[in-house]
Amino acid sequence: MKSTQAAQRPSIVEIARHAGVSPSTVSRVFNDPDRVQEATRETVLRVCSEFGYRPNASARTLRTQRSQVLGVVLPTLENPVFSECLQGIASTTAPRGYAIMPVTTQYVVEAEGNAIEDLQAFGVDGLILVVSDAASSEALRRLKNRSIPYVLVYNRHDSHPCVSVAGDAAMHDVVFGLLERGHKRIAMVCGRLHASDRAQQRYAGFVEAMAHADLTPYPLIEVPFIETAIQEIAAVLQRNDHPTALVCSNDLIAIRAMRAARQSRLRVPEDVSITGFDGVKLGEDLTPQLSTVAQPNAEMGMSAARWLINSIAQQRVPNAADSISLPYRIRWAESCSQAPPVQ
Amino acid sequence: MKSTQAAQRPSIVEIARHAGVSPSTVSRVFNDPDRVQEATRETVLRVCSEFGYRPNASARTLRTQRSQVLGVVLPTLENPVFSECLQGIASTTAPRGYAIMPVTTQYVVEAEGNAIEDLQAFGVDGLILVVSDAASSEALRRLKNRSIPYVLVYNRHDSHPCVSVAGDAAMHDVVFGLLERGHKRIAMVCGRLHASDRAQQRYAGFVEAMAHADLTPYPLIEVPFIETAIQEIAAVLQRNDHPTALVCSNDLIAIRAMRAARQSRLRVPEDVSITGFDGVKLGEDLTPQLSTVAQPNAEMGMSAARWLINSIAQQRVPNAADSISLPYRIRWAESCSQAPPVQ
DNA sequence: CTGAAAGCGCTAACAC
DNA sequence: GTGTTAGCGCTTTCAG
Repeated sequence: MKSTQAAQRPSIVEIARHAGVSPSTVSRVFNDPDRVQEATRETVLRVCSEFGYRPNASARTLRTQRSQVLGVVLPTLENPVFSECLQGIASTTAPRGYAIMPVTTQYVVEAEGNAIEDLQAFGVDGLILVVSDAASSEALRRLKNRSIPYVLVYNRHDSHPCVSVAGDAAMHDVVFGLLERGHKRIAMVCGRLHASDRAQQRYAGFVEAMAHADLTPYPLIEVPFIETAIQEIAAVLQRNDHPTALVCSNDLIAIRAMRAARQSRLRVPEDVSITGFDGVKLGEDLTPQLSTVAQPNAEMGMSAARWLINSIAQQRVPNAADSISLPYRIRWAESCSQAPPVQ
Repeated sequence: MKSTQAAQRPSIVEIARHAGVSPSTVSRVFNDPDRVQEATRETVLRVCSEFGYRPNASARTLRTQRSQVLGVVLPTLENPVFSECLQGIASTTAPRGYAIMPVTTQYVVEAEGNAIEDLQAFGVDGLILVVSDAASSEALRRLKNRSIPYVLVYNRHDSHPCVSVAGDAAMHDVVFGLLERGHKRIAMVCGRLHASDRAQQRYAGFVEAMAHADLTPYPLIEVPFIETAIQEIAAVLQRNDHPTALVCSNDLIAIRAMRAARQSRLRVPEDVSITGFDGVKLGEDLTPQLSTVAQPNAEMGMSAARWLINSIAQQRVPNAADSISLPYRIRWAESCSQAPPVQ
C-alpha cells in the first residue's frame, strides 16, 4: 500500500474565493440557481468543474437535517426476491438524488431492531423494510412512535404503511387452479413458518382454499434448513400416496422441490405438479418453467421508494391507511399439469 | 398521511447537561471510554439510553472527515453473482461499523463514472467496484489519481487493486475437462463481449485451450439480449452439426442454454453438455445440476471489504501489487457427461 | 441579486 | 479526569 495524498476536496469557501463571490452565492448556485444572475452562475459553475467541486454531503446534512439517504432493511440478498426488490428501490432512488443503505438481517428478529437503530444513527431520512413478522415486531412498534417515515414491503399489517401483495388470495387461486386440473392430493411446503408472516399468510390461503373444496391437505411440510430441504421433500414424495401437487411458499423452495421430485424418480409435471411463489425472474428460464405467483418485485420496491420520498418531501410520514396492494399474476407454466389418473 | 411530530433526536449538549458533565465527556464516553471515570461513564450512559441518544453521524463525519460508509458500484443486483457478493460485503462491513451504499450501473459505462462521483459527494470513505472494463475505464483512471481508497472485485488489472479469480485459467480447465470427456465440437456462448472484461478473459481462456488442443471452436455465440438468448442458442443447437458442448460465460446464460437445448429436443447432458461460470448458489439446486466454475462470490466481497477497511484504518490506499486472486473450483455436475458417440 | 454572520452536532487540542 | 474552545462545510436568515 502506498500512503494517501492530501488532494482534499475543495470547500465552498475556496470556490467562492476563486470565483470572486461569497460562499452564499455558490450555495445558491446549487440550491436555488434562479436566484443568482446568469453570468455569476456560469462563473461559479466553471470554477466548480475546474476544481471538481461537489458540496460536502455531511455538512449539508448537518445544516439541513436531511441526508438524502434511505435505509433499507431486508432479510437477505441471497433470495432473488429481495435483490430484485432492492434493485427496484435503487433504480427509483438514484435519479431522485437519494442514496440507499441496505442492511440484511438474515431472518433474525433482533437484527431488525439493531438495523433500524444503526440506520437512524447514520441519519437516514426514511426506512424501507421487510421484517419477519410485522404483527409481533417490537422494533416496528418503536419505530411507529418515532417521527421517521418508513414503509414496509411484502409485509402487510393494518397499522403500518405497507406495499404488498395479497398472499392469501393468491394462494387460494393457486389451489383452485390445481383443483381445476384435477388435483386432490395437495401438500404445501414452506420454510420456518414462524419466521415469516408472508409464509403464514400464504399458508392460511392454502388451508382456507382446501377447506373450501372439502379437501384434507397433507400435513404441512416445513423445511427449516435449505441444506436438508431436498431430502425432506423427497421423503414425502417417495410415499405411495404421495401428493400429486406440491404448493411451495416461495420459488427457492419450489426449485428444490423440483429437484426432490427428480431424485424420487417422479416427473414434473406428469407425476407431480409444483408451484412456487414470488415470481423470481429465473423461474421463467427453468425447465420445466416454474408455475408461480408472480409478484412485481421490482415494482414493489419502486412503489415503496416513491411513496417514501414523496412523504419526506411533504414532511409527512406514510399513513397505514394508504397502504398499497399490488396485483399478482399467476403464471401457469410447465411445472404444472393435469393430475395423473388415480392408480 | 399524518404530519410528522417534532421528537428531535437529542444532541450531545443536552445529554451533557442532563448528566451534569461537559459535551467532551459525553463524546469521550463513546470514542475513548477508558479515559473517563467509571462512575461518570455510567451516569452518561444511563442518560443516553434514557433519551435514546445516538451521536449524529453527519456531525461526526464533518468533524472527523470519516463517514464510516463504503460505496459499492456494481452492474446489477439481478444477477445473483453480484447480489451474493454484495451480501458478502454487507456481512463484513456491518460488524465493523461500516455502512454500505450500493449503486447499480446496468452495465452502462458512463453510469460508472457518475456513480463514483455521486458516492464521493456522499462522502464515502472508500469504494468497492465492479466495472465493465477495467482497462479502458476513464472513471477508474480518474479514481486512481484521487486519494480515495478503492478495490475492484471480479475485474483484474495490473494497475488496480483487485480481488478476482483467474477466469482464463478456469475456462481453460473447463475446456480440458470437456476434452477429457470426449467433446470436440465445443461452442462458447456469451453476452455482449465488449461490455465485460470478465467475459473477454473467459473467452480468451476458451480460445487458448481450444488452440492448445488443435481444435477449431464454433464461432462465438454472442447473445446481446436476454429476451432472445434462448432462441439464438436454440438456432445453433438445431443445426445438424451442432456442438456437443456449450461453454457459457456465466451461469445465467448457461441456464438459458439448458432451456434452449430442451426446446431443441436435445437432452442435457446426453446430447449436449453445458457449463456455466460464476457458481451462483441456485445452480446446485437445478436439475440437471449446473456444471460451473464456482467462484467464492460472497468471499470475494468479504475479502474486498476487509482489505478496504484495513487500508482505511491505516490511512493508506490499497496497492495494486497486493491484489488478491481467489481460488476457483470447477464443479462438474449433471449438466455435463461424455460426448455422445459420433453419428 | 449578493454578502455577512450564525449555527447545525460533534471532536480534538489545549487548558486546568 | 474533565472542561473550554474552535472549527469541520454548509445553508439560511437578515441586511443591503
